[in-house]
Amino acid sequence: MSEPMYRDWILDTIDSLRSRKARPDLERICRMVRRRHGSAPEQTSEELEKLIQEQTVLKVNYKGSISYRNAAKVVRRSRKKDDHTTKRTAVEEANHSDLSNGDSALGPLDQDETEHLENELPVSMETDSTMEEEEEQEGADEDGHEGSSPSPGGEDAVQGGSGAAHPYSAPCSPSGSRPGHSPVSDRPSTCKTSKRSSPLSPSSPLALRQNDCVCDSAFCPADHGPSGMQRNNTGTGALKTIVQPSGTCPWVQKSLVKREREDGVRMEESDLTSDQLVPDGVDETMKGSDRQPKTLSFPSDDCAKYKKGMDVASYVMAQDDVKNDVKNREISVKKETLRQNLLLWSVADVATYISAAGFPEQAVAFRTQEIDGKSLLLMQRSDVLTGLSIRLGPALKIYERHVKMLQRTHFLDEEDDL
DNA sequence: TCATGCGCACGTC
DNA sequence: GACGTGCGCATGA
Repeated sequence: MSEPMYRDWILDTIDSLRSRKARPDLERICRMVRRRHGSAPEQTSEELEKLIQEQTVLKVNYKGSISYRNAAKVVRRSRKKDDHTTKRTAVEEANHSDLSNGDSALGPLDQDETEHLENELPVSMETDSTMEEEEEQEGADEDGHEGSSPSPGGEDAVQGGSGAAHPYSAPCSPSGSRPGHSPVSDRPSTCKTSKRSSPLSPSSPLALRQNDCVCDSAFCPADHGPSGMQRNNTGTGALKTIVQPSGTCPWVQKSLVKREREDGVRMEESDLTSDQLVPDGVDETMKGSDRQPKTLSFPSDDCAKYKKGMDVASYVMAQDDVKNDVKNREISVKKETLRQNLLLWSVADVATYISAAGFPEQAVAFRTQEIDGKSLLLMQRSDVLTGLSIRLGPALKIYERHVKMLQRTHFLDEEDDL
């Protein structure tokens, strides 16, 4: 995750450059950020890469040169076509502002978005010679970044070895090509092939997401950029996504899937009990941490169902849980002693619990919002994710791993008592 | 020298 | 025709 500060700086810079009709390219962005904020170009470049991976910024090839786009604005433009999209724009803008903590780019790029863009923009990454040269130069940076750079590396680690291990990565790089590494002439066909290679129906939201992922720029940057804009061009106003942000971050992809599921497939959540929706990745580790059996015993069918759609939260948590195993153990003991009195938990108790769970920073938010045991029981996912003004990552973990678990445990206990 | 503003051309829808 | 984009030039600090 890039620094929010840098995100603002860079987005402001891009907007500023655009407003004065200057191409928002790396050089200008770095220069302006340095001038305005004194940030080193290298740092700016690095942060920019992160933003690209977060989909907050889109890197595109426009008229033969690299440009950077404010993803949110790109989205809005592409939505102006009909009433349906217009109506959604407001929501997206709201989402965007709500998610201005760095996940902003994810909001706008929902399924419709992706679908639209994907339809509109060839999933290719062909470049002209100009771009190729630029890519060659930036390539070192990007290659390092997307492949083994330490910067997104932290996230990569969370991504579970992202590249190689990612299920979608395989079809992603049939040629293992990268811009500048393969003949330009190869790209169109390669990309088309890649796009078609999706096992899912093109109309399937998941297919779209997976396509994004399949062409994960981290593994196959040349293969597409659904969320970004690409216009198959040969340097005449065509727009091509150079780095597919969504793709560079598998977990972002998962996040997108999650969002989309929340929007369109939310019924799953309503159809299933909260138990059934507990991320198996979490519970898998919970098993090893003295979790109460009842909190783990949900229908295997649903468990399997959930596994298929394992979202970013569970994915991340699965990674983190290994580290937090010991911590979870301690927490579970505390839970055991306190859960019966959950309704009696004070604000301080809740804050202490959250803090002990490894989220001291977020515990403050719980305290600030005066979340006591009763409130905790009433909290919904959105409350945790957005109502506390805490970062999405911790929020997801807190909700999936703790809030939901506590609620489930509490209500199951109540059922038992009946 | 550098940042900024903007006319204009081009491409897309 | 509206809109997005950015080149190229003029202007000001």
